[in-house]
Amino acid sequence: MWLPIRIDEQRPEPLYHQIEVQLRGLILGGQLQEGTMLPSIRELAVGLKCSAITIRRVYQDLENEGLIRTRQGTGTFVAGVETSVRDEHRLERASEELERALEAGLQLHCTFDELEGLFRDLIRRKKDSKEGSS
Amino acid sequence: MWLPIRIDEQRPEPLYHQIEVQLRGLILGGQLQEGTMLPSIRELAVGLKCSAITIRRVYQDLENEGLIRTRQGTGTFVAGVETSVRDEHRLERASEELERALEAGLQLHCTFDELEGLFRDLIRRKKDSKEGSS
DNA sequence: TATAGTGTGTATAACAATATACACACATGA
DNA sequence: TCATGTGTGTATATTGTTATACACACTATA
Repeated sequence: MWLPIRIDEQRPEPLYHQIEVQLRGLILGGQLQEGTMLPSIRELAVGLKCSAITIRRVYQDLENEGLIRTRQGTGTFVAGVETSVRDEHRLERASEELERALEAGLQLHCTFDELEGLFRDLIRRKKDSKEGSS
Repeated sequence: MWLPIRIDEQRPEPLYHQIEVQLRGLILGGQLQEGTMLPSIRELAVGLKCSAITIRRVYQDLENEGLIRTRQGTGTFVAGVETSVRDEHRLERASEELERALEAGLQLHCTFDELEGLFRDLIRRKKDSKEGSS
């Protein structure tokens, strides 16, 4: 099993948090359905080039949130999530990220129009590259 | 001397980095002119409710980047920066932040249009609150 | 029951943040 | 001119967090 998770060593944010955010997104975004068996902590650790302990922490945290269930000796599985919870999470998280970027831009003395233009350009470029690759 | 820097204890990102990013932005953004004396490490530490050592690290890192100059027993001062460097930094950093947010949104299965709409709404709301407070 | 897969617990190293004590520069006044 | 007080940056030791390696326990299956 492979998961579309990417970590950035350059970011000062701790590894476990980067992984948590993305895995949480995959579950709440609906890409991983209830009952799906996740990769073993070792397997994912190799894939992400980090230690198994770090993955263990991620799984433990997400289990405490009720998003996954882990059974010793067997594996780790995606738990069931209410649809309403999923939708709410999706928009809320996206807004949070955008707002953070907006704040950063304003602090850099960019104008509202500059930022809106920059964002539109980024989206256009991303759209094109996506179509080109598919 | 007061600096418009705010730190967020909730973020997993280390304190010194949050402060560095913002202070670097103030210098490269042109809000702090060459020769300006920055607050003492103690003063800024009190203002940001963190330790003086953390501020020391920030000043030290920025000095290694050549953005500030520190003289023992005297204080810490803003160094000169080329205008071209400033402008480049400004747009580059803003784009980086926006792209990060865009990536996060896409990973949450938002559509391009959804994200563009969300961002426009955020900007409108921000504009309104800014006008209201000024 | 042997074995190979899984998650779990303990000990260790590196890093972040802090408190505390120290060294230097400069203004002030004898 | 020199002592000294108050500001500045600097160095060391301590605590908590993050990431790791290694040994252990549980589960499934041949």
